[in-house]
Parts: sequence; structure tokens; C-alpha cells
Amino acid sequence: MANALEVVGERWSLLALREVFFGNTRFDQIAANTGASRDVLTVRLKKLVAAGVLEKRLYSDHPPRHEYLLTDAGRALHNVMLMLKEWGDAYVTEGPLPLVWKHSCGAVLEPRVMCAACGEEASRGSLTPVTAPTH
Amino acid sequence: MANALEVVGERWSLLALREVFFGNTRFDQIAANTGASRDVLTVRLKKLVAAGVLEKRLYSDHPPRHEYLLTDAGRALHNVMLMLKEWGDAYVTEGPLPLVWKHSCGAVLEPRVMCAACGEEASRGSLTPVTAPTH
DNA sequence: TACGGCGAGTTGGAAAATCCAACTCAGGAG
DNA sequence: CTCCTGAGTTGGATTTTCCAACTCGCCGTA
Repeated sequence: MANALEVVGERWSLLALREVFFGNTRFDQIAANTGASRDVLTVRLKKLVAAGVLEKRLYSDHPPRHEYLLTDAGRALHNVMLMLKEWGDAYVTEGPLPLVWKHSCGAVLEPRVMCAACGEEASRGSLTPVTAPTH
Repeated sequence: MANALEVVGERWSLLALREVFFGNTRFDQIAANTGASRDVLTVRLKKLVAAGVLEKRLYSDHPPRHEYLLTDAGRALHNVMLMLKEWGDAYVTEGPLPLVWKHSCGAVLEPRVMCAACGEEASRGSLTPVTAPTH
């Protein structure tokens, strides 16, 4: 967890990623939609690229224009963001939600965490921590 | 998401919560295990209490000693932390993992996100965003 | 050729947050 | 009486963040 937070735990990092998930892949879009100041955003994006979460791609030579795209690692963050949004919706956000996700089954998504091995829901009570032997 | 991050998105907040999940509910334990400086930790814990994520309880009158306990909102963050840990384990942490979770089915937990309505896995491809009508 | 505009930053200075070590204060333990 | 522990406070140095303004390359138009 601490390692994860070192990569995406700084202010604006996750919000910037959210924008890329929404298809807002250009610097000015990200800046406008997150509210991050441009200098901080520059630093964050650089760090996310360096960490392999985003990839900076030139999509036009003349004029030179780039966009930020998700790598596999970046795409894998979607789950984290879903759960974070879910928690915010449930315990922080008041009033109607500005956005929901619709699942292909037709329902509005209420994400749950399940165990990949058995398919059952993984609640806190059904889990036990196992520390690695310190050797 | 932005709302959620306003509550738990600051540095040390999630790590402090992790410690409480592990049963390290006292100030000094949290400080030692997270590495946060004591003054910042004081502020973070106050904020988490104010936000209703933690609760400060006196567990001994003489001498006066308190501990931080999870509220419902706090417990609900477990899912977020599971996914964050999962991501860190998969894309950031190198070498053997210091800790894994064991599910009651016997397997080491690999958390997946599923749709509560249909029970199917909710991958990015199976989801579509629906914005609230701006009216 | 000049002029405005856009994308993507950079720069400088003020304001806020963080780090760290040392200090406090209350209540036991010896 | 002195030492120790838990839970912070305090002061000062260091980093980050914020913000508005500036730059630079390139384009469209006139």
C-alpha cells in the first residue's frame, strides 16, 4: 500500500488519471477539469510517466502535440478508482451523484470486492492477514 | 472521487487507517509504523475523526488513554485499501510481498471488482459512464 | 508580414504544508 | 523523588503548492 501511494498518492495524481480514463488526455483538459495548477500538473504527469502509469505520445508532428495514454498499469488502477468513488459516494458526497457507471447487465454499478479463487465476496470478516516470514 | 480524496487523500491518512485496520489503534503505534511525523499525524487523525472515519475513544480513565477506532465509514474503506494494495503489489512492489490476505475459502486473496446486481466481474469494457442530467 | 490563438509547459514569488527534534504534561512504576 | 509512557505541542528549517504571468513553436487569417 505504501508503495502504491508513493506513485499515485500525491495530490492531483489520481484526479489526473481519472481525466485520462474519461478520455481527456491533453494537458489543458486535465488542468481545467481537475483544478490542479499547471506547474504541479507538469510534475505529476512526469512522475506518472516515469512510473509507467501513463505514456506520453505525440499525436501530431506539425504542430507538435501530445496526449497522455494509460499503460497496462494505468488501466489496472480503474478498480482502485471505482472503489474510491464508491466510498466517496456512500460516505462523503451529498445530494445526487454527478456520475454513475452502468454495467453491461443493465444495472447501475455497485462495486463489490470478491475473491478471484472462489468467487465469493471478500468482506473484512472473511479475510485474515498473513505476514511473510521474516526469515 | 474528488470528495473521497478530500477526506482520505492527504499524505499519511490512508497509512494511518491501515494501521487501525491492523489493530494498531494508539497514537504512538501509528506514528511508528507509518513514519509520519507526530504533528502531521495529530492533524490527520483529527481530520479523520471530524470526517466520521475514525472515532477517538477513551479506553482507560486512569491514566487517561485513548485509541482510534473505525466507524462504519472507516470500515468501508477496507475495499479501497484492498484494491490499492493489490495494484501496488502487481505494479510497484518488487520482490516478495510483506503481507497477503487469506480468504476464508483457503486461497490467497486476489481481489476482483464485481457488479453487485448481477455478480459478474465489472471490467472497464463492461462499464459505461452515465452523467447526471445537468437539468 | 503581422496578429491573434492554441497547446504545453516555465518562471518567480507568496502562502501553506511538512519534517524533525525537543519539549510538555499527566499519570503510574520502582 | 525519579524515571517512564502515552499523546500530543512547539519552533524553526525545508518542501510543496498555489497563482498569475510569461514563453515558445506553430498555425490560420488578412
